[in-house]
Amino acid sequence: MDRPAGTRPGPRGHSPARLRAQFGRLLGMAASHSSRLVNERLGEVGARKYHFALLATLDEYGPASQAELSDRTGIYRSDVVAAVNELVDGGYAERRPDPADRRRNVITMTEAGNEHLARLDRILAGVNEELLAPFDERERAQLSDLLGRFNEHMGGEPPL
Amino acid sequence: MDRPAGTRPGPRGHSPARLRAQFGRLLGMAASHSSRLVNERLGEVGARKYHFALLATLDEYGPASQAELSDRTGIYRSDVVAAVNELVDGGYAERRPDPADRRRNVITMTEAGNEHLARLDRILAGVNEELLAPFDERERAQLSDLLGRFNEHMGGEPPL
DNA sequence: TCACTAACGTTCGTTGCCCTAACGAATATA
DNA sequence: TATATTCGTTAGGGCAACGAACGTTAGTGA
Repeated sequence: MDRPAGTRPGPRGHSPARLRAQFGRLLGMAASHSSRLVNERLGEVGARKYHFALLATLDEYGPASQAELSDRTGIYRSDVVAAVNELVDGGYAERRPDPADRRRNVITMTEAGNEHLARLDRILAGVNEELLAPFDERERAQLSDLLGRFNEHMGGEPPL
Repeated sequence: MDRPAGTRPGPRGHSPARLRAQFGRLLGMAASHSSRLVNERLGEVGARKYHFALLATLDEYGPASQAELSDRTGIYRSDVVAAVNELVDGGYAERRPDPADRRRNVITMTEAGNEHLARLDRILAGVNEELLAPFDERERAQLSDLLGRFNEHMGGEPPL
């Protein structure tokens, strides 16, 4: 039986112990699962991670230049361009030249953007629940603590 | 100061709380750090994750067809083609038609492949140590347990 | 005032990983 | 024998992460 179209692969039997053992792989697997789910859910409303990151940043800090958005989200400036384009195309944000510094654009969230962000927030909260379903409160706290410390150890927050 | 070429971005200040809070993001960040390190280190010897996965599988199960490799590693068959090409080009594996079933190729690890695998093993062990540096034994066990259960909950092992 | 430097937005391109579709050749099954 | 399935392969799309280069604008120091 060939793999039916649309079916993910993944070890049928058991994968080599050497693969299983690597911590990096454990992390990679978890992240793979997680981001698959996130992308699926966000994709259903035509969004992706970058959109959420940018909108959440705009919501929290107010209008900002693209460089500021890049610094705050960790998204590369070149990628901010594209993502902002998409937000603008969707009517979720506006891009205007900064009169005070004509090198810059000022990105502002629109009302539709606000609603969109709320929607994405709900979606991600659901995903979060789904991801953490098997864990009780104590374990969730443990996991957050460990991952938080891990990230700190690895030199702060990475891109996106 | 523009970002010097070659410098990663990443929030200079603090990123929005909303971003920090998402478990998915926590995971994503961790995985991002981890895979960056893995890729860097493997890249130094011209390797990548797929190479290790395939070689480790060949080592553990012996010669196999590409379909078997795909099943065991979770790498898509189309990607197995490319990765095996690279291993063959590097002299780490051989691809021969299977006389018993002429649809198949038999992939065999060479002696150089064995040495290469040992090298990758060492590299990844080092990376593992580096990643887990901030944690004591108890915490490492916790993390492995939690991530393991997480992955199980998410439906077994994902594609590599 | 005139360089020079730095920041900003943008375009273009690359790589890795994930994933799908389709095809010819070979084999298995009905 | 007719049909279905498997295998390797090619081609391609999508997203995230990343770098190089460029024109434009602003600040800084001589």
